[in-house]
Amino acid sequence: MAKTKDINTENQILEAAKKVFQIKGMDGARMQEIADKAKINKAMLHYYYRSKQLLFEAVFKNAFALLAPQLNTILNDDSSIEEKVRNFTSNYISFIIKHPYLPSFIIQELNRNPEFILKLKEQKGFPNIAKFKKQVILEIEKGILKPIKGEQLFINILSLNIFPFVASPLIKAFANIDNKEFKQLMNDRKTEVANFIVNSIKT
Amino acid sequence: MAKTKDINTENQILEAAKKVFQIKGMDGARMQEIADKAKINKAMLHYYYRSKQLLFEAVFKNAFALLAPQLNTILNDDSSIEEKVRNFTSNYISFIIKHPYLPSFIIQELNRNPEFILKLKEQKGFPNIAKFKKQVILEIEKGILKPIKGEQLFINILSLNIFPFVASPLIKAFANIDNKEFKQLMNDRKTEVANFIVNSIKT
DNA sequence: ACATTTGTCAACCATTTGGTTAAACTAAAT
DNA sequence: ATTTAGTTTAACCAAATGGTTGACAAATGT
Repeated sequence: MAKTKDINTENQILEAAKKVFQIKGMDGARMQEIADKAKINKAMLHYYYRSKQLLFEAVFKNAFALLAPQLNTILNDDSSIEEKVRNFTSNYISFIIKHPYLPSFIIQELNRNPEFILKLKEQKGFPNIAKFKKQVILEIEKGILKPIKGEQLFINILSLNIFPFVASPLIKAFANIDNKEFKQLMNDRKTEVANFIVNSIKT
Repeated sequence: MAKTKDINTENQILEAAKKVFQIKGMDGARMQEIADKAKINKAMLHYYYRSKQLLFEAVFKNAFALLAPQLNTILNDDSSIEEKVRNFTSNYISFIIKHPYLPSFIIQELNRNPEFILKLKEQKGFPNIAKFKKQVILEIEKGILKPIKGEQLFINILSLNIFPFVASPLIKAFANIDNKEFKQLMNDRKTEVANFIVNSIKT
């Protein structure tokens, strides 16, 4: 048997599945399309992943595993809130420009099947807001920040960073801009968003 | 025939279709489920709307028509930017609490089929940012606002208001809160978000 | 009263879809 | 050379799906 070959095939499948699932979602994706894109027979999909559902879950977990560490930097590292905001905003927008379908994919599929997040929550490394909340309280006490609930600040940071990518067709239409101008706007946001946030919360 | 009855049926169908499409999306929705929910035969769906695609478009345009006027208030009315932000934030969040599936539905389907927005753009009443941009420039010149591009401010306003609802499963998981606490957070945001924005842009 | 149009339904149809099977192929181990 | 175990394929299948048909009922116009 060919140990080298099967790993290769398995990966081809996963790559193809990623592309198809992330663009079309679970419901819109077709096993045949994934097979074609991976240049293999449809039966191979089932040989390696047993069912559409399991293949999908492999893709989804993979995608989430890419996203989670990004969030954990802002939640768990030791720099000040302001530094975190500046770092996160810059890094995250660069990250998303490289993986444009990721956030809408994850959000869409979690809306379709909200219970699925329970499975993810069990895994270690799942982002948790607790430490961040404490830090916000501390910095408010120190007089560095204006009063704000940690949850609200965190929601604001996520919203400002992620939403424009999730809603890009809408934003392009409202602002009457093409892809190039949109990309420019998003690049500007690497510093723009951080300033916007810091402006609002710093004393 | 029953003129009263057919209008009734047509509406029953649209209401049922709304529910199913908004939760399951175009790909996940089933004509049979819509028929069942409307308590009619599946053939009736085609009698009134010819195809799944056309029924979907009816639902989508309907949904968008609900959303657009909300945006136009902030884009086109004559109050100051600060007043607009405060008004919009409060009204919009109330609105979304009443129609929780609307924003994710529209965003999801536009991502699936971005060309669709061209059809919407032609219709009058489609939100346009031009007037808002001019107003931002004017208030900056007057010294009321700190310098910011109108596009960025508008994106920020939308992000802060809409994203939490689109990504609610994620946010509930990260913040470790249940539906009740989430609703409370969103209610707080009616003023919280406006303050956050005004804090950041006012001189 | 009667023909015509409109509305409703059960049964049906063609196609697509996820999934299965059984046989063929490959390459390493004995 | 033969066995063994993993890999790949073409053909197939049952269920689901969007859509159609033809019969029939209810309302309308004349």
